[in-house]
Amino acid sequence: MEIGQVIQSKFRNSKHKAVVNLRYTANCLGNIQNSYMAKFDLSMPQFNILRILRGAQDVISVNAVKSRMVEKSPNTTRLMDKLIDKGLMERVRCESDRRVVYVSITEAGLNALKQIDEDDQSKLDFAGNLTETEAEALSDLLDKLRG
Amino acid sequence: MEIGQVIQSKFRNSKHKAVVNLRYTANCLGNIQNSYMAKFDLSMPQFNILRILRGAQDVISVNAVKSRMVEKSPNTTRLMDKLIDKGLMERVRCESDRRVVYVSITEAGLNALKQIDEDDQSKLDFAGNLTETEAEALSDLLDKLRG
DNA sequence: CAAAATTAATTACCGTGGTAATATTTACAA
DNA sequence: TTGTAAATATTACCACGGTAATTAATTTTG
Repeated sequence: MEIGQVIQSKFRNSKHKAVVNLRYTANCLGNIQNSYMAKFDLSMPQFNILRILRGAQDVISVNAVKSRMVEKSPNTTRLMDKLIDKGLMERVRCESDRRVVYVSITEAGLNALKQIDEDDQSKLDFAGNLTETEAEALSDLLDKLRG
Repeated sequence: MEIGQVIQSKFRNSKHKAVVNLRYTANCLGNIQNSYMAKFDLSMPQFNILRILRGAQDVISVNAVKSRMVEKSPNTTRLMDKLIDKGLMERVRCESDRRVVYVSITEAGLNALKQIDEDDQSKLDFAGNLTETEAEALSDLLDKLRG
């Protein structure tokens, strides 16, 4: 459905329309992703953290995880709290620099990821109606928008 | 900055990249908008509700407001609670259908909007680095993405 | 070397958003 | 008509996200 119909409004200009459309579409994607992840008892940001940890191959500082995330807020700590409660990751104090906390994924965490790997993840990067070329064009426009 | 640099990662394909980029960009825009609105002691969704109410010219049901918003959740009620606390809008029970609650903007609400009108709103639909044509193309891609 | 600035992580307090359940009222239908 | 379904708004409970303040440790610098 075209965005103007969705919110039953008109727009001042194409930029205004694009900005509203952007937020609406991001919201839709977020909802699709979260509802998909729900059956694994994970939220999307939690899943992201686990993937980052697996990708790191080794222990990694909280800061390093944060730098790979879309949101750079203290949320990372809180999300990790929940993952640790679930036994999917763990913290280790760094001895050489005692400000730093290292984190790593546990066996249970790897298993959880494996389970998702084996599932159909097409909903996670759902942009199904775009071709690869269009997806590339979209990314370029977004990069340019942010400046 | 290009999205791959922002989150220091590579992507499986262009679709994956576009989806991550989309959420990241929407997030950036939201932050810009909220920080702009902060000086008026309003959040962006609160501001949206006030604009919808002003645009309605008359009392309007909560449902009608909801249908013009990006998020269709019970949040509308909660946002309205806050606006009413601030004296910017009010509720009136509909007498013909007692399930319905009408809402309308107050004088104070109109004044608040007027104050914002007179300010430089360029941050609100910040997509400054896009041309109108590009903004149009972006909207089209987003519409197609959602299907 | 000691005080100040910086860095890493966390916490507190605020905000929004989502699903599900609820109360109330109305419409429908056997 | 009467019981059931549907619609409207709200509430409860959960989640994430942001800014600012805090704690602890390290680095810088005067």
